Amino acid sequence: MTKKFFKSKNGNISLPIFFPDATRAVVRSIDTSDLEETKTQGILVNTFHLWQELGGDVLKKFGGIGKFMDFKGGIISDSGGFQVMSVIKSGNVKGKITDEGAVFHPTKKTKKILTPEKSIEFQIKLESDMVVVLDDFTDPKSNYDEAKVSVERTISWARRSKDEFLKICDRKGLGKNERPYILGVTQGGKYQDLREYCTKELVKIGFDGLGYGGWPIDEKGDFDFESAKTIANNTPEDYFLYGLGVGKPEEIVKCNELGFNVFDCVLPTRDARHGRLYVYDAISMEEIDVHNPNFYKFYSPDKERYFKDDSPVSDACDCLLCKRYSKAYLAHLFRIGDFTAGRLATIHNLRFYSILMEKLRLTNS
RNA sequence: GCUGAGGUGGCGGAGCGGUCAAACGCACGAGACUGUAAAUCUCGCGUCCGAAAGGGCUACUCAGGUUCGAAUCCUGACCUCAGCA
Repeated sequence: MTKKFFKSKNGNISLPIFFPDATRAVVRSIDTSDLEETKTQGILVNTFHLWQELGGDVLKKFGGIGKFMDFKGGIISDSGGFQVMSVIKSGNVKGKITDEGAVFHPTKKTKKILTPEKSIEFQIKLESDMVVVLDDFTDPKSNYDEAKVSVERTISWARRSKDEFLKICDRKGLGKNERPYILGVTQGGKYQDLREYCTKELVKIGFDGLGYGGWPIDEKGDFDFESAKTIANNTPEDYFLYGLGVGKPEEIVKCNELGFNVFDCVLPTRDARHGRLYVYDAISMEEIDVHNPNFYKFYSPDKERYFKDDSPVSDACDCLLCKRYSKAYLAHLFRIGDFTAGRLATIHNLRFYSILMEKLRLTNS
C-alpha cells in the first residue's frame, strides 16, 4: 500500500509534503504565524544545531520542539549527518568521522561526539514526527572505494540507530501508533550498485521510509535522477521516499513522479532572502500547471524597472505579499535592506512551494 | 568685494608628474544558491571592436602653457564652499 498520509501529532497531512528548513527551530526571517500564513504544513529541524544550541532541558520543559515554537504542523528532525559533512568535511570546524560517530571540536578545548545513538535520543527529545538516522555523507568527489566506506558506515549506523530507537520507545512505553516515524538514509553517491546495495540493506533493517541522501547535483548542476530511481525501485511500496534537500520545483515534480513524497530544501527560504522569488507563469491559481516544462520563472524584486510598478509580484498567488503589496514597495524594502523584505519574500516563496504540493496532490489523486 | 579651501566617473571619495580608464564605498546590471555555520557570495560597470586574450578612441570644470610624459606643475576663466566685510 502506498502511503497516503504523513501522520503528525496534530493530524494527518496529505502527501506529497514539502517541509522547509527551520534548522534552529525557526524558518529564517519569519515566525510561526507567518509560517502558518503560507499554508506550510510542516518543518525540518536539525539535531546537530539544536543539540548544541538549545539542549535537552528546554525541550523537556516545553514538551518538544513543536510546543516550544508553538507550531502545530508536522515536524521532521534531521540527524546531523549533513552538518557533519558541511561543517567537518569542509574544514570549518575541526573534527573527524570514526566508526563510533562524528567527533568534533567546537572550540580548542572542547570535544563533542555525535553518535547514531545520541542523535536518535536527542530527536526523541525533540518530539518530532519523523526521526532520521545519522548517516555518513558520501562526498560527491568520492571514488568508488571511498563511497563504499561511507555506505558501509551508513548501514552500520542505521542498524545502531534502529536498535536505539526501539530501546527508547520500549523504555518510554510508546506503542506502535505512538512512535515517530524512523527514516533510513541511503548513500553511495552516483554509483548505482552501491545505492541499490545500501537501499536493500536498510530495508532489511526496517524503516518507515528511506531518504535519498548525499549530494544529488553533479558538477554541471544537473540533478541525479538515476540514483532517485534506483532507490525508489528497491524500496517497498509502503515506505516514505524522502528527497533530502530536494530541491528545485521541477526536481520535486520529477521525483514525485518517481514515487518520492517527502521533501525539504533551503532553496525557497534562502533564495527569498537573496532576492529570488518564484513566480508561477499563470494569471490565476486555477491556471497553474506544474507539469508544463516552464511552469514558473524567477523574479528579482530589487530592479530599477520595478521602482514605480504598482502591480503585485504574482497574480496567481494569494500570499501576504501578493495580496497586499506592490512590486514597487517590495523593491523599496529590498533596497533599504529592511528585514521585512526577506520576510515577505520568504512568505511568498513558501506559499509557492505549498501551492506546488497542493497541485501535486491533485494530480496524484 | 576681500581672504582661505576646492572643482575627479550616476553619486560620495582616493590619487597629487609616468605602473590611471582612475583605489574604496554607494547606486546600477548580470549570475550563483539544493538534508542552511550564506539577509551571503561572484562578476560587470567611459566608449568602440572582439568569444576571449587583447586592442582602438575619448576622459579627471573650461581654455592655454611647461614636460619625452599631466587628473597630478604653471597661468587665466568660470563655478562651489567657509570666514571677514
